[in-house]
Amino acid sequence: MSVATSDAVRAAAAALGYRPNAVARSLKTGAARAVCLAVPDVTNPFFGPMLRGAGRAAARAGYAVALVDSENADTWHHATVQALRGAGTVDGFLLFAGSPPTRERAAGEPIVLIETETRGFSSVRLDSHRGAAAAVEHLVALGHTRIGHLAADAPAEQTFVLRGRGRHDALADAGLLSDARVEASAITFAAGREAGLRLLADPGRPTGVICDDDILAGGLYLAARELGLGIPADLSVVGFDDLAHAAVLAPPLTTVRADAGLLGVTAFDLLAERMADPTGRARRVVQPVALVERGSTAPPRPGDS
Amino acid sequence: MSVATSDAVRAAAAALGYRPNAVARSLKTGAARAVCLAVPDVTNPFFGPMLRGAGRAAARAGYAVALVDSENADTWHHATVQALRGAGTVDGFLLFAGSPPTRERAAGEPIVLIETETRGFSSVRLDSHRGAAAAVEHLVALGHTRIGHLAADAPAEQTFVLRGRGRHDALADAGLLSDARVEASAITFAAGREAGLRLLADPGRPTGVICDDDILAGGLYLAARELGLGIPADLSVVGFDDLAHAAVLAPPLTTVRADAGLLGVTAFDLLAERMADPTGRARRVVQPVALVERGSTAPPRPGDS
DNA sequence: ATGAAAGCGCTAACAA
DNA sequence: TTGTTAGCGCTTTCAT
Repeated sequence: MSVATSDAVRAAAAALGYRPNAVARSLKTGAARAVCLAVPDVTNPFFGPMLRGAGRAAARAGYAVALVDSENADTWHHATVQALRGAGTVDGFLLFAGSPPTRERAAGEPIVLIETETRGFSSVRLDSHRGAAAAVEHLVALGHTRIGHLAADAPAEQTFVLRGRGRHDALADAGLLSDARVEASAITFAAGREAGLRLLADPGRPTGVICDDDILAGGLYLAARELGLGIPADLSVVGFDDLAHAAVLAPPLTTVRADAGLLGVTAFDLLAERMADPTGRARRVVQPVALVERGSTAPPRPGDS
Repeated sequence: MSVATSDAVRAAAAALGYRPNAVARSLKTGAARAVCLAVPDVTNPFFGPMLRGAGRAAARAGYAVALVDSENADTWHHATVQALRGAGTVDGFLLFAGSPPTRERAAGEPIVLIETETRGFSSVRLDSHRGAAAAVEHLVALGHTRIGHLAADAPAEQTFVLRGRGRHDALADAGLLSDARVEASAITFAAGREAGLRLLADPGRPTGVICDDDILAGGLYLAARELGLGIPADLSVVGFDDLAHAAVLAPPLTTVRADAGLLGVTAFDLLAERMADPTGRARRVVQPVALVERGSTAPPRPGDS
């Protein structure tokens, strides 16, 4: 067939508004060219960049990504996967945190885990242990001895146990473990404020606090303001994630930067690998994080350490 | 067939791990039970709640929603719709802002517009005119006469022209039009800060500023802080949207609250209506907004109005 | 090189 | 009521 003919056909097709039916194609080929990304809370600004990263990587490979918001209901997370599995609408899953599926239930399904790790699955996660440790080391270097922890109220999430352990280990190294206090909170400004109020209640309160998340840190700012405590004069705070709002807090928040976009890209690439070779070995990647020092940390008041 | 038999079959199906293939079903029935929601910037925290609202409404009706991030590229927005149209993967579209498709190109496709309106399409939008007017009326009531506007750099977006007109009309009503100054900015803290610096540059600067968006307002806080201007002592600011971070700014931001979640719910419901009856009349709904007064607005300094 | 036909897994219409 | 069959729109294989 000549090039001219083919062009003519193409033009005619365009003129008639012909579009290949992707559903029919999927049925025939068994591939949907789409993946599902399940997150626990679309409302958390951490996920915007992550979704964008995953979306870009997917687009590059000719895939679409469908976002599922499990609204913090772990069962939902699984229900969705269950519903979509084998239905042919997606070719694989990107699962953010939540309890990982058991190996057998996931049999044969390409799945990559984000911010969790389990045997048999490919995964990407942040080096949260290191991040949290770096945060307390920073406070220790400034001279703080009473270091508190505003923790996420999600003891089952690996990423948060890692942060807890990072704090614990760094504190132990510094011989400061006994003076640590921790309060747990849901990840909202309001809940963070309340937990912050508890953490800062009495005079023996910490002079430095590391937070599992910048949202919690925002809540702590609220609590400190209410108690008339200046940051960083009376209280040093370090966050985690480096969300957009970290820079707009007063003072700007010292935090542990996590590259959410890269997390998304890497997760998709890992999934592409699995989809291409379902029998291959699972891979685990750990992504570095970095402390970025801004204005919310300083040495404690002379008499106050 | 007896109930017992049917149960037995069901049990057997479950045991064998049978799941109906949704793709085959879609091909047969011509319905994908999914809709596409296209937004210009997933990274903007406004969309989290909106997506959640749309997702909930969709789930209730047995639909899934696929999120598409057009990354502020209007052409992309259209490319996506184009790509998905007729492909059978989605049954309808929820389009956030961007230039609306022409009537003929959208022929027969169920589409609802969010934050835009055009003939022939169902749509939901905020009453942004009223919101912006309420914001300036609030400043006028406090005694401000030099009222500035930190505008979104998106002159083509209906929602922002509405805000501009709301400000304009309210200012005209108060006879304060001549003293108005406006600066445009991309919707990021960094860009907002720069535009804010321009707005506050010289001594004839506004004593009150309304912002098209809370992110812009955050940028303005940065600019004011840099210039040593106290909020609200030297500068009153009012935002728009009531994003989560509004409450964590210091001082907490007076802003125009928009219910993003409801926007999502309404948009989906409108779409469901269109999908059920494609020939029906298009409907336009306008959603009220409300000024919420917090700490960022106060009367101007005595000598300064 | 081109064309015909089978079939992916369902559902809906029809026959028995 | 129960069972059978055609066909959704593609891709792929096979025969011409």
